[in-house]
Amino acid sequence: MGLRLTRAFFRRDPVTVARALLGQRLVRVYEGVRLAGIIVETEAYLGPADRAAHTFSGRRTARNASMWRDGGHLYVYFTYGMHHCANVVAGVQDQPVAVLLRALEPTESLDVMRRLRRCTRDTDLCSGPGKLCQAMALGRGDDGTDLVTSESLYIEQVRRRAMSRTCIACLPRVGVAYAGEWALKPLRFCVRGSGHVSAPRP
DNA sequence: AGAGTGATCATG
DNA sequence: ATGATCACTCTC
Repeated sequence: MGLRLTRAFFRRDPVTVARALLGQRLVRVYEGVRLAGIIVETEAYLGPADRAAHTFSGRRTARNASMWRDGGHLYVYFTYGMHHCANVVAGVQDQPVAVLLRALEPTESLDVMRRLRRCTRDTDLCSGPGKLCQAMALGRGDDGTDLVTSESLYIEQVRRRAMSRTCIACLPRVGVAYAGEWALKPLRFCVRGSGHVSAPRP
């Protein structure tokens, strides 16, 4: 068991949070079992100015309501008729910025994760935002969870400082080609050398 | 490279 | 009401 990330950690700009989340441990208590993995890939979504963000131009809808909450909440949405994606809200209340959790290196209860997904290789268990949610049993019901206070969903501090810049690959975000110039900005962050990041690999 | 799948959202 | 879209994944 480790120290949990505090409110102050999340109340920062999304790029800083996206980088600082790398190497930390996402924990989910599912049916009394601890599922966990080290975060190895994130993407930052910058809010109203960011054409790729759900809150582009200040959009505020039933779906993205959680993105407007205080830093440290979870924003989970459903897409493509079958997948969920989980985001950590950054910034402060009414600053609709977030960090998409794209990949984990699974570390605890891999047997349960294999059951929740298919019987796949360990490197396929959490190597994508939809896969990660499936393996960690995250769904719309987890939307709005406060990671700072929840007993069943939180992030444990593994490292006190962000990983060194040389350990982090910065790439364009995945699946946002429609966003024009915003599609090209290097807002995707991967742990260099990790075999657990999603495709396209760095 | 294409299919699958249905909630979500902007239109009207 | 309705139709287009989609921060994806799997299989070919």
